[in-house]
Amino acid sequence: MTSNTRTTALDNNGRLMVHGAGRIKIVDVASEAGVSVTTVSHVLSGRRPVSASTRARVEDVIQRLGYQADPSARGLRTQRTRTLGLVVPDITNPFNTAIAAGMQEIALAHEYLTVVCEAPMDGPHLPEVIRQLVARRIDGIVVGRYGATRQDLDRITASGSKLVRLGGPLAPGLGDVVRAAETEGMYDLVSHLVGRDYRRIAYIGGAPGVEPGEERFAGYRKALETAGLPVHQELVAWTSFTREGGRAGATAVLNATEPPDAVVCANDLIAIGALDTARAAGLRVPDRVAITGYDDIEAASLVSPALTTVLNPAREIGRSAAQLLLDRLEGEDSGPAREIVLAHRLVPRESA
Amino acid sequence: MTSNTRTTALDNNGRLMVHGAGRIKIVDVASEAGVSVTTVSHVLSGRRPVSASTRARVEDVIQRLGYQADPSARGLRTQRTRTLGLVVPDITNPFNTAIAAGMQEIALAHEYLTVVCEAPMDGPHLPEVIRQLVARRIDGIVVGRYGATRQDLDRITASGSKLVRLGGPLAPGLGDVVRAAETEGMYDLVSHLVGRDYRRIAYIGGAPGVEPGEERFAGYRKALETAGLPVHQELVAWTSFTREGGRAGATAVLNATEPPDAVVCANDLIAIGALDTARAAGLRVPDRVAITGYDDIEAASLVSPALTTVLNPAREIGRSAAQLLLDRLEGEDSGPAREIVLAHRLVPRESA
DNA sequence: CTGAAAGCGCTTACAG
DNA sequence: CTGAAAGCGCTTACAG
Repeated sequence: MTSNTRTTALDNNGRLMVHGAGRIKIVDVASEAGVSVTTVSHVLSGRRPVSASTRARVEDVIQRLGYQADPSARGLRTQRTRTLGLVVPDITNPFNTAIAAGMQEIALAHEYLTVVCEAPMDGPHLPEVIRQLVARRIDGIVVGRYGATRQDLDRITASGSKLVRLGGPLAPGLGDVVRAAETEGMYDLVSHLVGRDYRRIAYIGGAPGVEPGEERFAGYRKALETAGLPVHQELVAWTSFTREGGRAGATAVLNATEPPDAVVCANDLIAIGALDTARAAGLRVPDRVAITGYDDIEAASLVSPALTTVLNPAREIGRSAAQLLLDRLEGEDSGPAREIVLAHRLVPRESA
Repeated sequence: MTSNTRTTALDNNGRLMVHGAGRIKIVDVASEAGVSVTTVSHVLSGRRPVSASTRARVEDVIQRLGYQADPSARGLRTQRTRTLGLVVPDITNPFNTAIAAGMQEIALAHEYLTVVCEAPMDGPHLPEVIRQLVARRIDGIVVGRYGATRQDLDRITASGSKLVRLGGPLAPGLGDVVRAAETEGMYDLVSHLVGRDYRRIAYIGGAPGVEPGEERFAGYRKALETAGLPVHQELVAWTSFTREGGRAGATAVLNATEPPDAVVCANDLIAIGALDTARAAGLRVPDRVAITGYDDIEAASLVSPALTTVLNPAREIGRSAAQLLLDRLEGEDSGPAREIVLAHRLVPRESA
């Protein structure tokens, strides 16, 4: 006790913790406050009543000594790391970082850390990254929109980690789902065009059948249908989610027998490519032809004319995913799988 | 021993680890291989010679059971978390994510995790984030370009964590430094303009005196000096690092008594704003006036005309920072503070 | 070349 | 309302 007190006084004295050697431990707090480590622990966790006066004294000492529980020691005991993981195909993609930012916002408030891992689409990166996260005992994992196999996902849930997927079907044993209302977003965008008297509305998609593209196309069809407008086969082009794809797709639809007065693109990059084609053909946008994007990447507002597009609520997706994970982790784990669908928001600019 | 073997067999059998309960531990490996946990540990770490046959047997069992050491247990013992941290003002900024990607690339290869934390410039976020990372016992921390105070940095080194700063002076006790050759990059860019016979070269800076801006301006001056060209006061405008700033700055310099034939901008956003102004004034770029950016953000290649700019080697910065940290962590810690300077790369496009 | 055992810093039954 | 002690899963002196 005496020796302990002296040590503590020394730490407290000497500008706190030199070289990690004098790091304050729970036992230092306990002896300084004249209680057991059990009590200090319970003051920290609130899992057992502690008399007001004892609590106050302990909290004061914690403050004064700047005590912070060692996460490794705590983790070893609790089998929890207080860490959330996000796996995405491309860590530099702004959507993905916005998702990460949203997760972090929620996680940090609960004293959880967030790690974001990149697992490129090509090659077998995903299983390896998942293996690493599981080995690290990450408490909850968010898996981005992917070709994640059933096996990959099972690996996560089998390890005891909680799982949230960003898209895909809701199914038991596959964790919770958070996704954006893609179909509705595109429906709103096309309806916006219809409301502005555009009638021959073309569509340039990315690869057909791929998840976000498929849903966006459905929104396009539904909006035309609602407006009593036909889907002209020659006004629909399938290409890739790139600027190059947009150029090619726009060339195709703009050369239709009866050209369109608007071109709806499956994402902003395609729309920027379509803008190139329109400019090269001397077609003024939006006077001669309207062009719209989707996602609202930074460049959408920087090109000229600025793109009318739909905002992808990425940050909100991240927030929701983290909250779902924390609910399973902190609250009761039970309850059926849940799905959260987030609304998109139309961003009208100059191009349509 | 018998009971242990049975347990192991069960785990091995039952589709490995159900609910984290049957997680394989070092003792399972040891009993299955018929050696002590000491030996398994040494096979893992390589810190003690193990006979070839024993090693082979143990490695086989590790493989077969899919053993992964528990990071909390290991961390508690070694006082290391095998985690690197990156602190940046804005987690959605592509530079910062590129830095994170570079760090992760190196870190993952050494079985380190990387966490990136956002601490906005405004308000007292930085001390709080640093506190969290230190409390988490993060082994090495990279602090982005900031108004980090001496006290903030001391807090990191005092805790025993290794520190790398991205910019700022090299000084003992402040960790290692990684930075890009900003001055040289701008020098090359302006020399490129001189080589293309531009002679009245204007400069639009962000806030004067701020770190990256200051160095870029120095490169501009040096290049003009080398070419025997004067720095015209009326051709230099100070504004903010935004598109709006670029518009205002361009309006100022383009309305000079004797207008410039080229406008060098301190970053890409400013250049995109300058492009707006030139377009509005009916000035063709680059025929009537050349415009250049700096950083090579995604939008730089998406605007029209595409921006001539300088690539910021962000990913490489991340790699170097992680390597520096790992050197201190894995090798000997000693040695004086080091600085790594990374070359920029000129990216000629249409605008100059 | 190998093993038995201490101990890292916590949390949590168990006991009062 | 509080405390003594076991134990989480590793690594590493110490010993042979």
